[in-house]
Amino acid sequence: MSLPRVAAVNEVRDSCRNCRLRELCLPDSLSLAEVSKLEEIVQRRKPIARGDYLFQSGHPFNAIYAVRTGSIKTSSLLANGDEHITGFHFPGEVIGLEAITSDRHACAAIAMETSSVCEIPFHALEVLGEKAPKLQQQLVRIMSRELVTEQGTAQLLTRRSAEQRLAAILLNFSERFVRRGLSGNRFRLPMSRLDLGNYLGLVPETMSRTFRRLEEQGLLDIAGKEINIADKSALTELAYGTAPEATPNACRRSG
Amino acid sequence: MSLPRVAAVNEVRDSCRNCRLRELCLPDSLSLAEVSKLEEIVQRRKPIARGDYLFQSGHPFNAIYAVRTGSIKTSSLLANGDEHITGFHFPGEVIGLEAITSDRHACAAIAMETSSVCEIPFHALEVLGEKAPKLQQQLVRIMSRELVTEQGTAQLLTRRSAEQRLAAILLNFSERFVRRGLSGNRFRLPMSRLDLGNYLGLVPETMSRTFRRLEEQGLLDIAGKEINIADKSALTELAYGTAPEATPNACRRSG
DNA sequence: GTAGGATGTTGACTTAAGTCACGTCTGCTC
DNA sequence: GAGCAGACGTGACTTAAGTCAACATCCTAC
Repeated sequence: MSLPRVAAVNEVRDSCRNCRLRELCLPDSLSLAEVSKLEEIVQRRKPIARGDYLFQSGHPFNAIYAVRTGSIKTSSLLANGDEHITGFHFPGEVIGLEAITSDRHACAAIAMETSSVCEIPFHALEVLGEKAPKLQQQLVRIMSRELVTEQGTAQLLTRRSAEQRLAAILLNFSERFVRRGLSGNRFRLPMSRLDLGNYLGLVPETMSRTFRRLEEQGLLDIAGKEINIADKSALTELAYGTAPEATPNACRRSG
Repeated sequence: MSLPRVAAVNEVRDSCRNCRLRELCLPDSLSLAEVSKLEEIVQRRKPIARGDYLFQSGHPFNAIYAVRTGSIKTSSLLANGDEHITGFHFPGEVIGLEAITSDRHACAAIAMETSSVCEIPFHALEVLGEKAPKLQQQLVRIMSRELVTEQGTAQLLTRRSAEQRLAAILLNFSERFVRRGLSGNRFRLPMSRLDLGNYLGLVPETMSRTFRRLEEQGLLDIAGKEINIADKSALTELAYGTAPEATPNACRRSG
């Protein structure tokens, strides 16, 4: 099933210090010394093929992961057997933090395309944190950011129409692509409509119709998974009500 | 507007060391020395009257809070002017963590009844954490727990009927009351139906009808805000599908 | 103890999204 | 490059929850 490709040599050699994603997963400036201590424990794993698990729900928790390339979805199994996708994760984002509290992964992480990650063994990180408190503090900040993201997700799902949910998630992806220096207007969705619908609480038929309606309104151009945001301010207006340039996510920035 | 009552003397004298809630906000066993260091920075605030703000959205972030008595709701203002309630918080639970990342509160915290909190100045906590890494590690664990809770909330709101949402939140409250040593079957909801509906993404009319339907089905007895869970296993079955004693929240415990 | 607002309830009607059924497209595998 | 499975799209119909409007009840302040 898995057919890991060989990573480009320079990709493997990349260190945290000169990682292009550094400002995403380590936004505050740690000292060089602190970053290189972190580097010593970080492991670069072989790329994961599309559909493969990075970890599974219920498995023991050993490490957190920073996405380097590709994209990862996390999903959890509901008691009735349904799967629920809890998030999509792009380069520079950290996954596995929800497992710290119980020592077991609460969700499964699955690659949506060939992806690579940095593995950060958690025990080693804690030991390191005892000597380098800034590192531990940085972890707390990253977790706080995740908390804000999750609250944003909950809001996305509360009393919003299908059009609003889709508009909001596309703008959210757009923002995250911009943060990585990519185009915020033209991008490729790495997930199926089924997965996106699952995340948004919408059935695939509704997803299809909603995409079409947004296209008919001239807000998007759609060609399969390629999305072009044709009218960003109208899309924002649709997603968040009355305030086009107000906070894209009421809980995401407020100051 | 606010009319703070004088706290009972022994309530004020309570320290973290012998706090009845200790195992809730500090579940791992820190050493006595560590707990007493924490005690030195914790401040006990005057009780907050019903409807008063503990902090407001957009205000500078200075401290996190542990609820001691009463109950607190957190809410954020959406761009379109609507208010969205992001959570309900009971004694032993910690609030304000989402503000660490941005140095501003992303939500407002409002007392639902006369409540008291421990205020933990965050800067002092970080400084202390540099000397007592266990404390910092405990904070990370608490935040991880919050992350799991938030993911549970998102699941609650995704593709579940009004009956399932209400059943699930009542069971969730029940669990949290049990953790505090209270009855899990008979309790008083501190929030209005309007607030509960806001949190669940349901309109007050639907809340009212849904409560009635659950009562008609013999799952609950309702007298205003007093709730009696009459048939817990049927309620669980309703909330989570097929598995009465399986995981009450797919993402909350999985091992 | 009463007035008045907030909170909660009920019924009739509307509507957005789900369901079912079917057809088409796309991208793998052999 | 044929064949197949999964993903995607469309239409007809159903239904759960929202909306609107009216009324009841509970608090709180005076």
